[in-house]
Amino acid sequence: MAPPLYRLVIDTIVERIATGALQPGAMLPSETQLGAELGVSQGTARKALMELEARGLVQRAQGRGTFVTMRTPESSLFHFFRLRQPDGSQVTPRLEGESLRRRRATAAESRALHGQPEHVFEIERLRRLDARHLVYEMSAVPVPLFPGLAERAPLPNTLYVFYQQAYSCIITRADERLRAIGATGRAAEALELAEGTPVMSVERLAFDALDRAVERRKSVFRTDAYDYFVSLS
Amino acid sequence: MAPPLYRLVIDTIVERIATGALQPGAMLPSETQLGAELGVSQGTARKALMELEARGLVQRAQGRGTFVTMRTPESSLFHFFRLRQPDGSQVTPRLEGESLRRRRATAAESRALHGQPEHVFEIERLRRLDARHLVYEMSAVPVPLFPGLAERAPLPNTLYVFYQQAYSCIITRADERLRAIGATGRAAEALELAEGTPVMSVERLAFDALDRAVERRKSVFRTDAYDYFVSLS
DNA sequence: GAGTGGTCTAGACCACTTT
DNA sequence: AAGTGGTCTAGACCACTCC
Repeated sequence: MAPPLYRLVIDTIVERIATGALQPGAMLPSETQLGAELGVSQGTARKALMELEARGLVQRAQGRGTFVTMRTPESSLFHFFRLRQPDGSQVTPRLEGESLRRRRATAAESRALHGQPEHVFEIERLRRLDARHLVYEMSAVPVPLFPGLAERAPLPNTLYVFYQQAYSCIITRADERLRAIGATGRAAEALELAEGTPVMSVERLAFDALDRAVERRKSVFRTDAYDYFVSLS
Repeated sequence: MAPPLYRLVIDTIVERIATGALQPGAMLPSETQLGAELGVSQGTARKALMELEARGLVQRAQGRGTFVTMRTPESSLFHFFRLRQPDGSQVTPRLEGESLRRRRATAAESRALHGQPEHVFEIERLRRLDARHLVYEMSAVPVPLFPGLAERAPLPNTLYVFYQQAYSCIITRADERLRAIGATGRAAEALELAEGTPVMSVERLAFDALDRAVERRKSVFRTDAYDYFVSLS
């Protein structure tokens, strides 16, 4: 089966974004130009651009044009940091501590991540809001996909903005597994909680524009004052 | 601003589904017929049907036609019961106990639910998998939207299938707030857990095809052997 | 005013399902 | 063979943004 023409258009644009040929914030060709360039009609180019917008890779605005999505700290937090005030309003935690190192991937990490990497960069972080410690996070990313990451410490507050700006790697979606557990060991210590205090354990696998699993993150949240907010559809 | 024509088509179909004029599983008119009936082109009717499919209200299949989504226990569990095996496979719990009564709505329920109802039906349920108690659920639905619900006990295993079949009320999405808490009181007793054992508290607000908040559900999950699985995008 | 995306049309052909 | 949705085109006009 020959793939439909709009698929070819989509793949072309995705590739340009993933290779950095189209930078974050850059304006794409108009529907008409893109169609002419790739030998399809304006309507077909349009269909491809609409699909890319639905995936979150580009943003379109009537009268302005189509632009490669630029993650800002705000949009990144809104999409991927799910803790909310009881009234539903966003919270913006501060970064408190960070440690970064290169190490061998665990078996589970190697299995889950793209390219079955032997080594990962581990980014350990602690975030607080006001006087309270909120989250303990441990992210692992494949060394081959993020060359030289260790030399860039300290990393900015929002990792997904950094991945995009430094590596043209746009996180588009993530799967999460949640559990209620009793705080233990390093997490309990970091969050300054008694062992056994109920906390939310979140195991996240994040995917990029090419649908590759590029980050595995284990977080431990305090949910005594905030809610973990999700939408099902 | 005049609404676009495809919006009128969408609203027409949504209304027919919500009133029961189009029953679950019923076949819709073809793109051409629908366009002729409503005085728009086939392409505009098509756009409306695509949008309705994206919302989950209809399902389309090449060569067969377009059909009103029929919730089955399987599809309902898959979409709205988020507990999964550690390997990601679905679990299908059994209904263990149920109690149903009419009572005054709490202030929070009245505020959250459509029509600010004074009274709700409360459906209390306990589910187990194999030997283990898994979930304690308490659902509240507005009395005005579900007339005569109390006389229909015992209710089937999956409430959302029942809402659709008995009341033409299709749940299309839900917002959830999650917390890790220590099990207390009735929930601890029902789940046969010691007080303080970490469990997942889930507060859900479910919306129908008209985007009305029609159910408020508080659940308590054991997550010692299973994961609560969510997707972010 | 020029350029962009948003809506809408009319028509064509293809791929698939059903009878 | 008939009927359905899926793809694709060419063209039109509108609404909006920016210069």
